[in-house]
Amino acid sequence: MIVILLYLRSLNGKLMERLLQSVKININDKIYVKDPESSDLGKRIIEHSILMIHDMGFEAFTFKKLGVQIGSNESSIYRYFENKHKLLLYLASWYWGWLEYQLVFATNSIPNPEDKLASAIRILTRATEVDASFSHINEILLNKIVINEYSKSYLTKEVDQENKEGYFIIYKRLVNRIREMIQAVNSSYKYPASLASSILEGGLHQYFLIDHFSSMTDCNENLPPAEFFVDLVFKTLKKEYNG
Amino acid sequence: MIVILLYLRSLNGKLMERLLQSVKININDKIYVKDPESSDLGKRIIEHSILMIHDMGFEAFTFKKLGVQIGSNESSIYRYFENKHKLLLYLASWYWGWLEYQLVFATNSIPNPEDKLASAIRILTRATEVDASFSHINEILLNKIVINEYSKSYLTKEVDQENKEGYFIIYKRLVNRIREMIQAVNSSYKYPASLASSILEGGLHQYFLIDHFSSMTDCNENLPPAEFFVDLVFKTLKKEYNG
DNA sequence: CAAATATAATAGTATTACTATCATACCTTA
DNA sequence: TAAGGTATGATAGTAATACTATTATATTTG
Repeated sequence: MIVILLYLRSLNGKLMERLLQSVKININDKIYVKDPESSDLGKRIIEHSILMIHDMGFEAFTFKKLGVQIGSNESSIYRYFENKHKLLLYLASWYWGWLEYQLVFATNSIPNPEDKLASAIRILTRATEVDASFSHINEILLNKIVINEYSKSYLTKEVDQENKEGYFIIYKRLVNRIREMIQAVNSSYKYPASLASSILEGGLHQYFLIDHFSSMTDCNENLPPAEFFVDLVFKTLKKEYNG
Repeated sequence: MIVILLYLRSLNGKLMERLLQSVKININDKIYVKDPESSDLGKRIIEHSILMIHDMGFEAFTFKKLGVQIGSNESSIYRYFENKHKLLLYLASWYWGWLEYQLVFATNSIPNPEDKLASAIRILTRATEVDASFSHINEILLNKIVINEYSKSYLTKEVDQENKEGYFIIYKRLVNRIREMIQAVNSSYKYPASLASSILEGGLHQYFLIDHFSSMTDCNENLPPAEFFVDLVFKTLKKEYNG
């Protein structure tokens, strides 16, 4: 493991992509009825649900429409996911798991806590710009789906039950990783968890504002949210950072 | 107007409540078909929709159920609101308008920019704890509805059209007021709008985390989100604040 | 080749989110 | 007080949604 991580230290973009392709993101198996990675139909469900939710939005998306699109049957899709809510939980978990891999790989070998935190913030709040071509998954569109729909996956009456069943575990682990990095930079800071959750959730929100409410943000194509958050975090932790 | 505002400077809680009761919050009349404030049925629709959305969540809430609850007819409710999405927009606008009044009244007469900003942050990120008894509107429950449902009002495919029609104008005005206060404290800060939107949106989110994902926040009953945000903002603006 | 498994086809149900029409009650005002 | 307008209620109906159930047909595997 150590050998691999030392090796990864110098991975460039292309190598990283290939490595990510060979990694299977581990998702709580209570989220699905049958693992969509286990069959061709399952992969087509994932592939086209991403395209369709991005196109028409989560509300208008239905299993019936998805069935028509992939030339399959509504009832067959129900054998993979109980309902579209669970499918959204699956897509979100996949996305956060994918981000987590990038985070761990990119920051694991950085010894300096400030460099590590800055790098983490940039990875977590950057726009997904390359389709790493995880075969059937379009990460660029999935990133946009998470921006527009992720909140709906937890703003429900069932959230406590679903949390207990572990449906949000990857997201929580991600927040915890940032919290630890924040504490490594400033162990006396009082709000490391709140700051960590604000980075992830606020990152999504700033992208939404750029697209729909530009008067409520200073970010744009030339001034990405990542820079706002790096500035915010390091000023808050009272550490100058000129990285 | 100036006389009134000077007078308000020393308003205590009770007086404030009474004053708020006499103010009609101005909501874009495209949001409703018929003004619910204009009739008894309209007020019952608002009153019980707040109770029911709080109880069962926005997804399970329907006009049919509301009709049964208030002893009225589904079709009569449609004469006030096109659909439940518009009703949510109405409730949210009312809430933000109500908060805006509190903000303006409480901060207008504060001359010192730091005091003003700190006071604003506290007002905007505190939990609603007293029911000011705006007759039929329960502000405590409405605050909880906004925490749990507000994002759903703009995370839609219709957001740009609805924004054009002015459905989010009160919220945007609120964010703009904070932005101006931030700039008054530090005119060279690069991200006043992003910081302002983060306070409002992040404030709601931290309350959600307290209730459902306590591991992702440091806030709780003894350490309210307001303190996290005051600390965050003043450190970011590089001004010590000991108020 | 038989058995198990996956998928497809079809049908059916309760609910949702409306729209339309008509009846009735009440309130005003000439 | 009669006539007309407005608000609400009652009823019916529609298309779509979100499923469940059953049976049929492929496909894979042992």
